[in-house]
Amino acid sequence: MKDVAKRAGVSISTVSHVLNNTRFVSEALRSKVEHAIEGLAYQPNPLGRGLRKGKSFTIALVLPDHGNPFFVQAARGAQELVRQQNYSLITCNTDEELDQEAFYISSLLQRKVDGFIIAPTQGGSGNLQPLVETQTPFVVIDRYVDGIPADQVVSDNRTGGYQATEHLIQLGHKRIGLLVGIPLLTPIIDRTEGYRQALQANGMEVDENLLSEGCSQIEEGYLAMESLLAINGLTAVFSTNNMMSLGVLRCLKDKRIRCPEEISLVGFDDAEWATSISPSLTVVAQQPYEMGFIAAELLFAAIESKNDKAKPRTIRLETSLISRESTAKPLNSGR
Amino acid sequence: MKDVAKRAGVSISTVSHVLNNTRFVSEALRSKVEHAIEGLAYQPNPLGRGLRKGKSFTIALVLPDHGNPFFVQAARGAQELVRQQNYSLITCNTDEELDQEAFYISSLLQRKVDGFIIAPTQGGSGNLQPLVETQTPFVVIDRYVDGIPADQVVSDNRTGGYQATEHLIQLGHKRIGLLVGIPLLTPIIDRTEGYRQALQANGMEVDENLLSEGCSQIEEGYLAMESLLAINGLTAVFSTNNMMSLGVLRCLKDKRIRCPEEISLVGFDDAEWATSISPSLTVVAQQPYEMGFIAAELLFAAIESKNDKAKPRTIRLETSLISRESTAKPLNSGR
DNA sequence: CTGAAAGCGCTAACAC
DNA sequence: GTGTTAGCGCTTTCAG
Repeated sequence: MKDVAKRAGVSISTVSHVLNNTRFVSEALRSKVEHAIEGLAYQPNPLGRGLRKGKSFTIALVLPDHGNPFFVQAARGAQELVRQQNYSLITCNTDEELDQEAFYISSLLQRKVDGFIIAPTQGGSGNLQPLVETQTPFVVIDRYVDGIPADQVVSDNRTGGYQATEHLIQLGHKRIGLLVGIPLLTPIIDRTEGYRQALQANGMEVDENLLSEGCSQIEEGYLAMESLLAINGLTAVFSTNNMMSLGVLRCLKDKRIRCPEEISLVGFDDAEWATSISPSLTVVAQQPYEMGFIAAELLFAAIESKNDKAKPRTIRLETSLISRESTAKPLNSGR
Repeated sequence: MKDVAKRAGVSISTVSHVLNNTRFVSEALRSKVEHAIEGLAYQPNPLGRGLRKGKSFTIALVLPDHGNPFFVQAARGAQELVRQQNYSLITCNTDEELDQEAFYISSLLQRKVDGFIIAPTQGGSGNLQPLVETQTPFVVIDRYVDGIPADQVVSDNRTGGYQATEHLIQLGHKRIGLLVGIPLLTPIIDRTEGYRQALQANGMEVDENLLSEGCSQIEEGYLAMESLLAINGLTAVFSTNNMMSLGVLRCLKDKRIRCPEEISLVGFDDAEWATSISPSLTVVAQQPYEMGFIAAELLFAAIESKNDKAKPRTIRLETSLISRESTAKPLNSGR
């Protein structure tokens, strides 16, 4: 920067002001400076700037599983806006573990990250406390947290669960199993709630035996499905999580149970493999890319206006049912 | 830091030396300083440190597709070591586009990132030139680049291709199709080479009609498979890329061609869905986690000893065939 | 064995 | 309109 100033024959502060458009600079000097910058291929050093302004031009994305296609898409959405704003994005993976989450948050806070987008591991919203204490802007995605002073962007999971269940009911299914993913996660809770509401809206009882919990893993889905199969008259299953859907498929395959003839299956979240497998999978799709993008928008808005405590907003994204081959009328009905 | 010094009644430089173990400090002062640090919950500011030392304690991971399970695992491996070293990891997604790659490299360079791990988009190794010019340490993964002064860690793709093909030959297949992914990528080139060698080693001719190119996308795999199906006597296919494998599956499904009875299929890379689908997929597995981890090890080694131009090393990771249900003897043979 | 002080690259009063 | 200058938080000579 000193070199640029020298070469342009101006003061170092003029260079700074040209760079940042932070006060008027006469056309003559401005162009001299710009030439010098060009000539020296000067690039401002973000560390110096960051040190001075107390920020790092970095934002953090804290995810429970960055291998999950859902979060991959969310990351893309966020990345898009972040790079557009000339910030960098640091992505972290908590593996759904509270202490990893705490570790990442504190270490990123120390790094003076300017904001967080976080899909918090549930059961310890205490991890978010340091963020509000240090006044670091953040926005929550995917998992809703009650009473937190931050914007949130989540899917309308209740409706998603409703759509899945209603779809099965319309096809004529009477006994519909529910595979409940990690039961503490608000999306899972809401999808379950949607399931109950759809049944009730159609005048059907909720049989608690038809709910089977697992942990959003393939193996857990397998086991949960296995236990559901013991139940009489089961003709359909709604899996609230796509890893569990894979477990269900594996289970049906092992037991040589045909889908959709014997068991219909609805999954949650679309995935690349969903249309390639046989039968292709009926799912409730979310909008992860939009989720990440909108979260980034809200975050930057919060960063700009750190002062005014606008009431935190919650944005709820629509879900949509995509009907494919894994759902059909039950064998002995509809006739 | 000033506060810590004041509270401990020592100079600011002593605090620094305690923090970094960079010169001897008497037990008495050291403990005073440590108390003060504790009491004030002091955390060193990486920006100040970075500015002074000309580094950022950040390393960059530049990937062509951070949604691909292969790279997700590689990212995990790298992340593991990076956080262990108290560095941060910035992950970028080039979508296999040269100009995005160039953009990320230059913007990360400007940020004074301390090192890169990069799976370069092929066809323009020129993008790596800024790294060697600025003497920024980097290591290449997945895609081998000739004559670059950097460590590289890749899979033994030639052997991988050989294993897949040999497996099919052993089962009795005579006409084995090859789905070639992005043809410029060295892993694809090497897998293809392995395919040729396996055929030749078994005294079989390579029929160029059996090679079908695509672009490592589901749709491309579908189309490539479709064209192969026109060929007489085809009983097996080796897909050099897992996205294309999904395309193959979709194609077989559409045309109601049974796998493995009519067509055997070997994929490349293991994936979560590979064991859940029916038939489960025979694949050649790589070791992506190890790839990321080892790359990080080499990178830190290079960062430590920036001076000595040790001859760059290339590490080749073993592949292994995992035989599942999608491969079997051809219908009219083996009897 | 410890302290004083210069300076990394930049921004923003404060002067003129 | 523009230049001078004091730090941001830290490391590291150089003195003692």
